[in-house]
Amino acid sequence: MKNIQTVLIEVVKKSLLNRGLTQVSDDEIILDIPSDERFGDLSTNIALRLSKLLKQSPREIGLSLAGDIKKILDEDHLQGFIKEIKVEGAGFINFYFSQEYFYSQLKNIISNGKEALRINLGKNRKVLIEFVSANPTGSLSVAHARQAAVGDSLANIFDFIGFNAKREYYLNDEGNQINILGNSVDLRMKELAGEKVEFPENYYQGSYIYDVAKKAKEDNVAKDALGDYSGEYILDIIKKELEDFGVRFDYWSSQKELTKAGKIEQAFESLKQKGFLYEDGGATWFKSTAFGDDKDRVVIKSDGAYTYLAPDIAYHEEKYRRGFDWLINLWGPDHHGYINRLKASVQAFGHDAASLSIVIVQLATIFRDGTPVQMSTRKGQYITLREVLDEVGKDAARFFFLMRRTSSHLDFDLDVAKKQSSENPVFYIQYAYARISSILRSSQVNIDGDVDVSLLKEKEELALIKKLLQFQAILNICLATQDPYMVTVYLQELAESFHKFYDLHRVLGVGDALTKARLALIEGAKIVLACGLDLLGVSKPEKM
RNA sequence: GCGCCUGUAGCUCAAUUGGAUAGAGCACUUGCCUACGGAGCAAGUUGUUGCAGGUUCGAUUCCUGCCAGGCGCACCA
Repeated sequence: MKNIQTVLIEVVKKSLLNRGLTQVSDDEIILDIPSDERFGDLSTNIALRLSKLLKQSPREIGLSLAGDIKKILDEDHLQGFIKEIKVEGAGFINFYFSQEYFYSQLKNIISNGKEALRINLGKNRKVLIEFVSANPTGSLSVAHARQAAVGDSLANIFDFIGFNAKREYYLNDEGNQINILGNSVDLRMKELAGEKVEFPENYYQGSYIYDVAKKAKEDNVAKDALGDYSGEYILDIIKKELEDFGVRFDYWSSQKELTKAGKIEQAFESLKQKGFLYEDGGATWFKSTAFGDDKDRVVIKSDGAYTYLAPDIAYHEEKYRRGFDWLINLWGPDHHGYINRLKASVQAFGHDAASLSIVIVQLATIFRDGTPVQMSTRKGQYITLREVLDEVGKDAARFFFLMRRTSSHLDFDLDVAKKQSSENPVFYIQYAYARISSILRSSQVNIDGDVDVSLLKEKEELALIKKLLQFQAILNICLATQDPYMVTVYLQELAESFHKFYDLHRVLGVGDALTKARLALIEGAKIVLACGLDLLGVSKPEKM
């Protein structure tokens, strides 16, 4: 069944074409859910937009367009789903759906389950979402944790709306950081052996370095192999942390292997041929200014070593070669200055700048007892994903990291995340789910084909159905913003609609026909809640 | 100095990406349990959207300037 929103957009477009208004592009026809339900179920501002072009008042245009639209709806036999079309306010055309429409959609959800909620927006496009990608030099921090939650949920959502999404972790497993890691472990080994050592400030200070050192000693690791050895040791820890957080990557991409396969030279050869590399002062520069960067960037230093950008250029070209046509990278805010040069590099290879999206994931501040928990990465004192997991559990952790717009700072209150009350949105939503499950368990009635959902006439019942049907619009926003956070807002609203209904109306013992109808309603709510929670990676408890 | 982000109710945040009377939660006050899970529901109070201009039928949203806070500005990674 086609989404009514898409159908109506086509109808509006048709009405414009009938008047020869071909200059209006598809994305200018917008159908919104009005903020106030007095303004209908869907609304378009097209008459206001056309006012200038047509030199007519928006109301006049609205009235005449509304007339055309009614005719088209008659021809297309869609009249049954639209109760009314009104021109209101400055000239908004507002569509009011019939109850039959809502009932038919509810039945659709109950008979097809989750599948009824799918929309194919992605057309199976291959999208690669790269996130976390932390150096294997220590446990994951809360900053990585937020990226992990956002990236994983985003991939879930993209898969659900018809993309072919893959999760990728880029492993910076060679170079300076790994050398420093190896040296740090080496020093700690000496220290454990009783030697007096001077431990430099830029070395890794965390106590876990001692653990690595002990293990390395047992395994008799040679000094020049310590970097790789320690990297692998710590990577295992990271993998376990991510697994416990419910995040599973499709690919672990290694920089070491990229280098070994000669991909950097290959990429540079190609850039050279295109004329985007030049030498100056003994260094090799990438002409990123050709694509809007502030200045050109060094890729090979005068001492012959690559800069950080060099493998990244090759790595991203490699992503395209692997067949992905949309790349999404989640980065911390400290990398925003890096966006232009990387975008320049993909353009240098002939890719559209829009095919690489960089999502900046802002930091989270952890609060305990009402005060921010101080952190200092240098001293190795930072809150880890592991600590948050141990303290509040996977469900609350994932939900809380997603609860604000990804581009906004986030205050994560550990005390609230642990609470089992309506103050804690995770429990509020899960409680709705558990309540529904409980009713369904105690019901003796089967919901079969002959449910008469048109018995659902109460205000709270209709409000709940309407809320269910907004789910797809929310997924649309997630796609447009590349941000899963709207799902968290929506689920809270959905849970609220259910709790309100529950409080005023009984499901069981109100007569077979009505009980059946209400069971169908809460079954529908359960399906949508389940779907939303799955996308966020939060569990769905039948009992709490 | 340059660039990016943020500034909305006492606090934490929304506002469907330019729409109609700027809304929720927390906190505070007051009601609702012999029935499906009260871990819930209902009612009440809270605003110069940092400031000043501009564009528009319409601005919290876009543009310019200023103020305040955060972050970033390497032949580091």
